[in-house]
This record gives sequence, C-alpha cells and structure tokens, in this order.
Amino acid sequence: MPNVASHTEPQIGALPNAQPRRSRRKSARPGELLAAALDLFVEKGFAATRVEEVAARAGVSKGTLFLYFPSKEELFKAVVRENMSSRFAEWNDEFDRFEGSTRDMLRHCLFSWWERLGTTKASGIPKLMMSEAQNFPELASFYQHEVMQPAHALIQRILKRGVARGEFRPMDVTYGAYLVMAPMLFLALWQHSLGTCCGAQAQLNPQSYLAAQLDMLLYGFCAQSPLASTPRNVLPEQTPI
Amino acid sequence: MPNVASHTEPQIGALPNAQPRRSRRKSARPGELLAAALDLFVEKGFAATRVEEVAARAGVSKGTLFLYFPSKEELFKAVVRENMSSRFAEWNDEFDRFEGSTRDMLRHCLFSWWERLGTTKASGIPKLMMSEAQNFPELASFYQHEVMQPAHALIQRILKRGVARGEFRPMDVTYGAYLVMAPMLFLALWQHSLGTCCGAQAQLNPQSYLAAQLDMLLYGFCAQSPLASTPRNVLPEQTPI
Amino acid sequence: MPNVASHTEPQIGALPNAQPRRSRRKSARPGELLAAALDLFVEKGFAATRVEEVAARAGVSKGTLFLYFPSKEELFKAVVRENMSSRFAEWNDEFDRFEGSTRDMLRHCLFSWWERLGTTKASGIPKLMMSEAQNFPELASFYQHEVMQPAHALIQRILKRGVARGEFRPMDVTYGAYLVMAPMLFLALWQHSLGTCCGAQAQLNPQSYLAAQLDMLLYGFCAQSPLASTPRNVLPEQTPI
Amino acid sequence: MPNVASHTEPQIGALPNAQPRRSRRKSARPGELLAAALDLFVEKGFAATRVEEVAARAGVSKGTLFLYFPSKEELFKAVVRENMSSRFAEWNDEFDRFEGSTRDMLRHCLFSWWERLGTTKASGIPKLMMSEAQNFPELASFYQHEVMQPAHALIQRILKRGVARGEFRPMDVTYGAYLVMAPMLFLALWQHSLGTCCGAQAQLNPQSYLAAQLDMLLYGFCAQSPLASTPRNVLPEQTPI
DNA sequence: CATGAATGAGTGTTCATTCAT
DNA sequence: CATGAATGAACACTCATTCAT
Repeated sequence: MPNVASHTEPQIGALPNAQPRRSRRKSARPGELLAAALDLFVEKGFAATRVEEVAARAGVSKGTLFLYFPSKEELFKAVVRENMSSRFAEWNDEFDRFEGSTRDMLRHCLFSWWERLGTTKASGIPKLMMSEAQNFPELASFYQHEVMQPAHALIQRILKRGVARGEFRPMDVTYGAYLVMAPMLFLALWQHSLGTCCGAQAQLNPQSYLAAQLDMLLYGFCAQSPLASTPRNVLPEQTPI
Repeated sequence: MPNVASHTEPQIGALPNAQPRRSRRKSARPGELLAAALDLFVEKGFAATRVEEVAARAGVSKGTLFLYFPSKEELFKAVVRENMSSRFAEWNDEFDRFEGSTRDMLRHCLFSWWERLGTTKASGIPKLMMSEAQNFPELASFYQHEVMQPAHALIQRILKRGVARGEFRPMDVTYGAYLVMAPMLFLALWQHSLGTCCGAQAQLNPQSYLAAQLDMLLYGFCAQSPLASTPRNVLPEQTPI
Repeated sequence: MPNVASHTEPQIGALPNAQPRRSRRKSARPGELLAAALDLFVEKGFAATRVEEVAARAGVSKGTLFLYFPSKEELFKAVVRENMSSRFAEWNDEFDRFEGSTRDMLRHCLFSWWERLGTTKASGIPKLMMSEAQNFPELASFYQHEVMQPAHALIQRILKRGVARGEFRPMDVTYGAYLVMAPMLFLALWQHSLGTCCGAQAQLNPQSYLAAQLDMLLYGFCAQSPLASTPRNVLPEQTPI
Repeated sequence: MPNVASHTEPQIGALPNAQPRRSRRKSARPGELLAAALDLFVEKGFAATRVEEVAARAGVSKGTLFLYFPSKEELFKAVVRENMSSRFAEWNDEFDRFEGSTRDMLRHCLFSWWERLGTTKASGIPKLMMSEAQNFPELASFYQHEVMQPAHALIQRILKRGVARGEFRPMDVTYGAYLVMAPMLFLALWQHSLGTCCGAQAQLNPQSYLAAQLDMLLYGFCAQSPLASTPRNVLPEQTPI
C-alpha cells in the first residue's frame, strides 16, 4: 500500500515514488510493444528480456502488455510474425516482372534484401530464431514454412531461370539455393552477435561482403573453369541495384 | 514441473530429491561436467539449461558443480573455451605439409572440418555463441580471437596459396575467407536449430551440401567466365547499392 | 487463460477486449449485478470469481460495476444482504396463523424452506458464509443476526409450541432448534459442494432426505421410547465420552 | 533490486530486512509445513492463504516449501490427505469389538469423533472441502471416497446393527446415516465459521450439543410415538412438499 | 451515466547459489 | 572433497481498481 514505486528498472524512465501521474495514454498500440519487444529480444535474447522492460520501453505498464499479448511466448511469436512473411508476395511479383539477366536478378536479390531487411531491426530475427528454435518448435515450424521455404523457393526460381536461359550451369537448385542463402544469413547473424562486440576488427562491410559473395556465386574462385574454357568477365556496368 | 514426479505422494517423511541413491563417485572431474554442460547448453540454450540438470547428467550433485565452477556463467565460458582447444595448430601443420592442388586443399578443409567437428556436440558451440554473444561480450571476444580469427587466417592462407599458384584468381582474401566460412557455419547452426525441429523437409545432407558448396566456391554458377584474368572479389567501380 | 481466445492473432491493430459489441444497455440496475454475482460467488467462491465475469454476466462493463459497488468486498456483502431479505416476517406470520399440529408445522417448515430457498441460487449463501466468515467478520455478524438468529428463533417458537401443547417432550429448545437447522443447512451445503462434483453416488434426493429428517426429528431411531415421559435433550448422568 | 523486503505480512513472524541469519535448520519436515498449512487454510481459506505465510509459520523459506510440494494446490491436497483417512480402519475395528447396546455405540461414535477430531485443527477440513470442492473436483472426489463414504458406511453399519437387534425401528439406513452425520458436520463447520466470529451468543457447547443430538436421534421430539410399530424413515402419505 | 484501456501491487513459482554436515 | 537441504531474489502473470473520455 505504501509501496507506490513500481518500476524496478533503474535507468532512464525510472519513476520515483511520488511521481506526478503521467497523463494517461490513449492507446498504446500493440505496434509499439512489438517494436520494443523486437529491439530487446534481438539485443538480449528471449530469456534475458523481461516483459517489464518491454512494456517500459513501449511506454506502458506491464499489465498493458498482457492486455495485448497473453504471454511472453505469444509476444515473441507475434514479433516474429509481424516482421516476416508478407514481403515474399511483393518479392515474387518483383521477380516475375524482372526482365534483365539472371545475374542482375541475383544481384538485385542480394542487395535489395539487405536494403529492406538487413538494415532494420528485423535483421535480428534470424538470430532469434536460431537461438530459440529448440524452445519453440511450433514457432520454428511456422518460421520454416512462412519464411525459410518462401525464401528458398524464390531463390530456386532465380537459379532455375538462369539454368533455363543458359546463363547458369546445370545444378542441383535445392542446394544451390541454400548456398545463396547461407552467406546472407551469416551476414545477418554476424551483425547481431560477434560483429557487435568485438571491435572494428570483426566488422564486415555489408556492401563489400555482398559484392564479394555475388562475384563468388557467379564465377567461383578458380582462375579458369575446367568446364568452360572461355574467359569470364568482370562485374559490368550495371544498374545500381 | 521438473520435480512433480518426486512429489506425487508428498507425505510426511518424504525427502526432497529422494532419488534412489546413485553409487557415489570418487572423483567427478570437471571434464564430465563440461561434457554434460556442452550437451545441455547446445540442446536447450544457456538460459534454459539448469545447473542441476548439468550436475545430474555428470553424475554429481549440484554442490559439486559449484566446487569446480564458481557460477553458471563461468561454467558456460569454460565450456566454450574447452571446446575450441586449438586444433588450429594441427590444421596449420596439416596444410603446411599439404602437397596437392589448392582445390583439393579446400576440399580437404571442408570435409575434415565437418568430420572432426560437425559430427560432434562441439558443432553446437557456434549456435551458442551467436545466441549469447551479447550477454558475454568478454567470451565473444575470446571466441573471436581464439576461433574465428585462426579459422579465418587458415582459410586466407589457403586462398592466398591458390592465388599465388595461379589456381585462383586474384581476390580480396579477407572477404573470400568469410565466404568460405559462412556456409560452413550455416550448416552447423542449421543442424542445431531449424534443422532439428521441422521434420525431414528441413534436413540438409551435410555431404551433399558441402560438395555443392565446394563446387560453387571453385567455379560459381555461371556457365562461362568471359574475363578469367581479372581480379575477383574486388568491388568494381559501381554505385554503392 | 481467459483472454487467450481474443489473442490468438495479436497483430497490430488488435484491440484488447475487442468482443463483438453487445448492444448497449440503458440502465444496468444493481439488481442484475447482484444476481450475476450471486450466481458466480456460489459457483466458484468469492476469491475465484472475477469482477469482470460478474459484470459480463450482468451485461455491463467492469467500470459500471464499480459505479454501484465501491469494491468487490462490498459487492459480496450486498449479495449476502440482498438474499436474506427478511422472509422471516412472512414466515413468522405464517406460523402465527397456523392451526394444525406442531408436527405438521415442522413439516411445513422444512418443506417450504426447501421449496422457497433450497431450489434457488440463494441456497448457496450458507456455503459462501461458511467459507468467508473469517474474512468478513462484520458480514458474518450481520448474517448471524439477520439470518441465523431469526431462523433459530422461529424454530424455537415451533418447538416451544409443541412442548406447550404437550405434543413434544420438554426439551432445551436452544439445542433443539440447532438440531432442526443442522440437517437443513447440511443439505444446502451439500448441494453446492460435494454433491455436485462426485457423480450420482453423492446425490441426495432432497424430498426423501427431508422426509427422513422429519421422521427422525419427531420419533427418533429407537423402536420404543422407554422413558417417553422424561424430559429430552437434557444431559443424562453418563460418562462424558 | 532495492526492494529487499520480502515479507509483506506486518504481524508476528515478519522478518526485518537485516535479520541476523538464523541458524540454518536441519530438516524442516513436511509435517511442519502441513501443520502450518492446515492452520492457515482453515483460518483463512485456500485462496486467501499465501504460500509465503505457510512457509514462514513453518519456520522455513518460501523456496523450501516448493522443495516438498510442487505447488500450492498439491500442498492443499496433501493437507487433506494427511489429516483424513486412516482413522476409519481403527474405528471399524473398534465397532467390530463393541459389545454394548447400539444406543451406546452411537453415543460412543459421536463423542469419540468429537474428542479425536473435533477438538483438533483437522476439524477445519470439512469446511475447507465444502469451500473448495468446486475448485478441486479431483480432490472432492478423493474426499468423497476416502472420507465421506467410509464414515457413511460406518454409521450405516451401526444403524443396521440397531435394526437387526430390534433396538432401532426399520429404516432407510442410507438417509439415516446422513441424518447422523449432518449435525456432526454442522458442529465442525460452525466451530470454524460463524461460531468464532459472532461472540458468545453464537457459541455452541459441543458436549451439550452432541448429547442433545443423541437424544433426539434416539427418541425424537414427540412426547409419544403414535406409530411406534411402523417402520420409520419411510415417506408416509403426505403432500409432496 | 457508462465505458474499457491502463495500471501496478501482489502472488505463485523457479533456480542459481550457499553452507552446515 | 562431496552433498543436498535451504535460501531468496527474480520474474511471469493476475486482477481489482481507476479515470479520461
């Protein structure tokens, strides 16, 4: 009864006991909670994030969070759902309409992915999923179906197009698609783990990294391809993305 | 939940943890605790693993664990340190003595890595590091220096050898090495996260995956490489994105 | 658990408590709240009943409830008070005008009590009082004075009449009245506790039960009354236990 | 973090912040917890009792309680189990060996029940069960089978013996047994609810009450039994209600 | 009057850590 | 050395109560 203080968080936002009641918020949209949760989950991991922190960062009380999400777990699921899916429709459309070379298509794929996701907080979701997949099999399954499969399928389409048009060698596109995705995921994971805590030495320049990946994907390391005696060409003057 | 079993008949005289007494061990070496901890940390993550479980799996009591490790965090650090016991000296030696083509060297690198680490529990360490890097910056730094850097250096050596011998095109070996590591890490992460919880559809055959990676690394996807003599993995003069 | 249903799709824009809007009521009288509260308190007990449920069952919002009752405790008190609305005046009148034998009067007492109260939700009040008496001493006192005492007095009147008319043996009517009330209360309690949760085996047929009670009250179990003319309900010289 | 105080209970037993560490207890037997829980559950009801209070009263910490009982609910069940059953074997034996009149047997039944249970805290269990039966159907069923049924059966045996020996009139012993139990339970409930909070006026003298009950059970209220030779506890031709 | 979004003190439960034996 | 009973801080979640609209 005398204990009016509620916020245990001692940092910014700590509320002193006799704080003048802040003007009550109209409606703390779930969106703010989802954004706060994304930030914190990505930063600290699921288990290390306290719901009270999420609520505080969204500017609401702990109770309000549970008004919108019945449990911390559901909040987590909502964060993942909110920030994934729904982009693939757009991307599939984009590539349906693409008219350039498959090489350019692949370039566009890499760089637009980075631009649209890699530079946002949502790029931390893959790390979250990797970490928590065991603890949320249902969510892992969801992620697998709603994110990984569509991404994989999209890249397979690109590779198949390349092969069909004679641009790419015949290949097993299933594994090929994984090989395209792997370095992209590596980049995203890196940015949210080792890349942030080990000083400049561990920094990766995303642009350079992606450019190098593209080059390797297309041409490999070998000076000459035993399967193709003709010389290869350098990255041409291409459209920006 | 975990102790429900022992309490289904909670009458007077029931003693907590009254498991049938396991024959007392003479000396529970830290090694067994580290092994048990590795298993559980990899399986369930750091936060979801209880020290009591670790102790139980190692066949000792909870108290004994704290005899060897002052805290759960220190246990975690020890697990990570233990499992990066420098194989790099050995590997560096191996490659010093290697006499075949650099292409074969790269092949050997990939497959022996998988054989020696990928099939063991230690392959779960990268996932652990990804998940907990933020919470253990000091450990992340340690991992960065003791594992990532040596691995990166080793692969750089291979790539440089290839370039020096004219087998590989000139390239920025820094990024090149990351591009070799990324799919390998992806494989290790995958095996310990989404790969295990989404049924057969999400399974990756490591041998095929690595073979596909090797092929791509060496030759790329393109059917023909028109300018084989130009440096690769170097950003051409192009607009940033 | 109660709000899980509304949160299965907790996306941006979801509003808490977003039930299909019920047509707004003009005037939610306290009576409806009291009726709803009686139902729920009887069903689930005081602590296990949530005010929101009460409000919902009465078709009003949680806020409205607090417009009429300053707290959950006051609501509870009001429920108890409401349901003991003095029927005793009526009953006293009834028995003043009763012209038959005291035996019939007692029969009428038992069966009309059951008919008028036992078959309604109000029969759950005794159970509530038993459960919560300690937590609401003031209310218990109120109940004691407004319900138990009048009931006790009424039954005492009957017993005294029987004795005065020579129908009943002389007795200590204080205890006699309790002995009449006890099985009635037992019946009411039973119906709202064990009687409802243990299947048919635990069912009591109220009519038969009351008939048996009446018979026993009047004549006892003994085949013959060896001391029919001696006062009853008086402690004989017997060993204390 | 600053909030070190844990005990909100301001009464006896409250532990000040800087309490000198009490010498660590050897083994807080579950029995002490069960006793404390019985006290508090009976006093305040299940929901109003805080586990921390129970632990404090048993002289242990909250954590210790959960060492022995996996949940508050299981603690409750254990309390009920601990304090019931197991007396019926003894009682059945006692009555097998009883050689006096059935009247004396019934007297013995009433008074020994009161002596052995009524004067102990365990007499609060019936009130507990009445209050919580709805919330713990499984426990209610247990109680029904382990307590009510054996008690009912025992009393039926007595009544049958009386009838067989010609001491008691023929009767429906099922209902007869309930009529014996009802006032006994009423007494137990009374002592733990209204009896304790309404001053002297509401006090029942158990000895007198039980004596009065015995007299009534045996002989009834009527001065003379007009139908002494007819079976009792059988519905006569009377108006339905 | 009525609403329902927002609150935050309170409670059951967990689990890393301690320490007497 | 080893144990495991005991601890208590920490956290997810609840729900009576408030109040701006």
